[in-house]
Amino acid sequence: MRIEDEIKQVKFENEFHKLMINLLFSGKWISDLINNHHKQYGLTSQQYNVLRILRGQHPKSATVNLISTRMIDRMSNVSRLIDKLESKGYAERISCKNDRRQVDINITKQGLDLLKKIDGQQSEIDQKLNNLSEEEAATFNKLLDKLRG
Amino acid sequence: MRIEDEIKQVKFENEFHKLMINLLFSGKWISDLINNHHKQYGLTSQQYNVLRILRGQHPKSATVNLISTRMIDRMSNVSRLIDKLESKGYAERISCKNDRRQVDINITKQGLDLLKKIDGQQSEIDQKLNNLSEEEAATFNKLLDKLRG
DNA sequence: GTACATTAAATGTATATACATATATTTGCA
DNA sequence: TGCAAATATATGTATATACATTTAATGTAC
Repeated sequence: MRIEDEIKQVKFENEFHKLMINLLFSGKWISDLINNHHKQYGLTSQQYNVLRILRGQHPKSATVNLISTRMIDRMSNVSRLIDKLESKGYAERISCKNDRRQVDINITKQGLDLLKKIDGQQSEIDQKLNNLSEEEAATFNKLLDKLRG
Repeated sequence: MRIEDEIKQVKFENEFHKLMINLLFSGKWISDLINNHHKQYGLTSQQYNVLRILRGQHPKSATVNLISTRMIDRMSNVSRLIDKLESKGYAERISCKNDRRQVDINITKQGLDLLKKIDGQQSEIDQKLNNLSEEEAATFNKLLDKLRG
């Protein structure tokens, strides 16, 4: 669906301005999509993202710092995000011996199990992206990277 | 900069998965860009977006409903967004005679002046999009529209 | 005309987020 | 050694947002 129709705007100044709006809109579109998908598991997409990062490190542990450099949607409150994951039993903190400022964060068995369950049903979202060919997706990725400079 | 480097992820399952992440990341990137730009005027990008919609209607008035169908980042709290704009003197509410459930919302002179001032300095953001040619931007727009189906 | 569904907007409440600041620890250097 | 700067994480606070609910007005079927 054309962005013009999505937000009922007849025309844009130029392709660049349209791109700005279109990207904002589409970013929200995909973020809502993912959020709604993860909601059934009681996770926000931020929490899901951090769990994925933790699994990526597993069995090594991660620090708050490492997590924030790898988050898709970087934010200031990684501490409180970990609080949430910890209280749900998906992650645990162990204070680091080498550097007592740091905190080592690990994904738990429960966290790994949850991710495995979610992975199995990812197809719902993948299906939404099926409007594009693999080649188009590749072009798309190149344009996104180029845009950000 | 490649998305792989932005979030320090070595590889992705496929171009589609990479696209999902890349779009999320780039959506946040542009939204932060715009938010930071508008912050100097004391506006959030939501508030700016609504002001633009109001100006688009001017001198006719808009309703809460019309505004929400046109917002880039649709949200549930348009009422409270209008509260903000009203308290800053950029918009005003007049209860509608024909249908007393509705509220007619207008941009004020002050609101128009602010937008004019902001328009004059938009170039900062436009410059950020200069990495692409007009043709690439057009392709980009087509891909975004096609993606959402 | 009355009763019930629908629509438009506003509000209560819980949670999320941004931003500044605080606390604790380590590093580097006079 | 001792002390300021730098680093890692956590927290206080104001604001933003999502979601459910409320209030008020209108439309519709009987």
